[in-house]
Amino acid sequence: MLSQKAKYALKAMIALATQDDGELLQAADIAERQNVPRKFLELILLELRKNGLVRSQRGKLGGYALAKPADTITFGQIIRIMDGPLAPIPCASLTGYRRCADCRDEKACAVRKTMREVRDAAAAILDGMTLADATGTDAAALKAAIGA
Amino acid sequence: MLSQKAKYALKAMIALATQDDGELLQAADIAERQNVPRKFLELILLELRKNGLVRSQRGKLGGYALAKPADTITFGQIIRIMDGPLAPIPCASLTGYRRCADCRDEKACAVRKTMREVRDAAAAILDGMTLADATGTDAAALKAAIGA
DNA sequence: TTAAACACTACTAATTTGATGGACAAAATA
DNA sequence: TATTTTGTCCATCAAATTAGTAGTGTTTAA
Repeated sequence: MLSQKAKYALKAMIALATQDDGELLQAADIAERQNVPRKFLELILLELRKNGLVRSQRGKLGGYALAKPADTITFGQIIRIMDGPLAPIPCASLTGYRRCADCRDEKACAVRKTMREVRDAAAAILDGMTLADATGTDAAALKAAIGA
Repeated sequence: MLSQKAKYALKAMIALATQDDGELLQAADIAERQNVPRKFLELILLELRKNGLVRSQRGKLGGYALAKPADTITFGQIIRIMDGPLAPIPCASLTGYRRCADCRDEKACAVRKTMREVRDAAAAILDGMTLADATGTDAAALKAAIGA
């Protein structure tokens, strides 16, 4: 299950991705637009900033913006920061592998094999989905819209 | 994340699937073989029985067996019983749909769309994976082994 | 100097998870 | 029939996680 936190993070990042290039968006604005508790959202944005996906400016007229182009930030990155590995079970994870305490023969474990398949399928979708895809404002779409 | 409970359930069902046709397997045996807490396992088997995947016999020489052929029981069925819907988020679930309280426009929600894709991919794998597949003892494999 | 914004720490209530323990009921067998 | 062995069911529980809230501090623009 995706946590509320990760869901809010995705929504916030999508909101930031709709902004013009360097434009800041304030936590309160995002909170209102996306219907998310403001203080909780601040915690989330802080964590995203510490992980290099968002930049912030303090003080009056401060706010948040994406730290990188929208087409270089994926749902997978955001979810891993908020919720940890995508795999349904640690022994099937690439980014957060951990052996099952109760496992007798990992090589032969059908549960692990299947969960690895699930992880791979989820990763393919989530690591392939960028904020630009989500907002429909990536370079290709823009070009097409302009007619170039 | 798959809960311990669901993982134990899958392991127990795989153990039952390796038994000859109507042969019973006792909770204590499964617990030892699969390295699972016995009392916890009993709770799990009870729930699987109530959901029609397992049958049980009480008293001396009692035990558990699959209630249906191994090639008609899937990982998806087992996981849904133990952990609920496969979708990462309720608004993307087929079997347990629930609207997000904070959602303004569900039709346009990129998070929901993507999570639906993830759900579909996971469901395709898990609903396609039977206990027979997991043990390699389905009819086709048996036939091939015999040379028929 | 003040108001408005992010930064950071601490706390908490509710829920879920992963069990454990014990009384009870059924079935086989001596 | 008495005993033993097994599943059934109910109650309880500790630890972890989730989803926040509150409040103080720090920075910046006006």
